[in-house]
Amino acid sequence: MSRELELATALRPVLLRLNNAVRRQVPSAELTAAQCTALATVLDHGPLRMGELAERERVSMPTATSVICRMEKLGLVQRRPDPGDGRAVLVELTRSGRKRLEEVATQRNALIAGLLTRLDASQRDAIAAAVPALTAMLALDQVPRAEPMRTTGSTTG
Amino acid sequence: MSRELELATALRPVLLRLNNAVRRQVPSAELTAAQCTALATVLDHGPLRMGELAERERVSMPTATSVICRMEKLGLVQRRPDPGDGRAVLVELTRSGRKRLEEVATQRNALIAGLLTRLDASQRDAIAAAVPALTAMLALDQVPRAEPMRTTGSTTG
DNA sequence: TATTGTTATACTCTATAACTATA
DNA sequence: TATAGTTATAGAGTATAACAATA
Repeated sequence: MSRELELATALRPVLLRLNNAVRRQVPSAELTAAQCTALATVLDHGPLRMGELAERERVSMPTATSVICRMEKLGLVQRRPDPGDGRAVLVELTRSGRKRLEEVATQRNALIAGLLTRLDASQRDAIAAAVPALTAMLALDQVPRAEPMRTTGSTTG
Repeated sequence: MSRELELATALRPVLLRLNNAVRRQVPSAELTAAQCTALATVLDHGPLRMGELAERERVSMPTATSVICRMEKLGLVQRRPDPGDGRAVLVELTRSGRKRLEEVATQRNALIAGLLTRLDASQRDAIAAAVPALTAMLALDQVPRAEPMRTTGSTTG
């Protein structure tokens, strides 16, 4: 087994379970997981066309439409026509959406910080040192897109 | 802002997005996300009572019942009465369920390994060094249970 | 004709409330 | 009466297929 595959085998369950733990312990009745990540994506890359959002979230366009519709009714995002293309729309955060996202992020960060506080300083250092590498790994995944998804879902976030 | 909170703020989005990327790019039509983590939990800690599974998965008992029912029909898990308590049931993996879980884990590990291969050696080292600390962090969040632990290596996730 | 987005339909995951059976 | 689990019901997220409007 390659060194990379060994590391992947050790890393994957940790990533997934940490993620689940954070999601499940901070239910955040005010924002579902799909809403939370969609909002974060629009914050980071908006204004976004519906197709771009779907691509970044790795969901189908009808799913993106559905999630955005709901959040538009909640006043968290707004849609406006794309001036350059009559078929397209541009999605962006409202002030309320931005505020809500910050609140949820704060709750979740506090949970993680609470766990970190209970580790040794050397353990915290190791995690801090890995963050740039994990970020680089994520960036590698950003590039190759384009393949439509077919499948059972994810619930993300 | 505390050092821990700063680190949490950097770490959280990376965890969430890496997880989404893995789940979304390995659609795994054969196993939904909820099925996958439930199966992994039963593998690691089973046989489990329905309530224990719900607690570990951080879902309601009706949700656990529903997910298990579906997987039972698919032949991935089986239910049997708890000999010590007539109200309770014990859930465990079938051979088929174990095999299916391993297949999905293999696919996902391969995806992560592929990304790791494209990093620098120093980045891989940083990630490898952080794995024990991340694992320790996860353990802090675990539900404590007075129950025999299986030794099967975790495949999970 | 091709692309962007929405509508129609169906399935899974999720929760709360009500119910059954056992302790 | 309390606990373990299931059933009933409802809402969100997801997908594919079919449709409308624009390029």
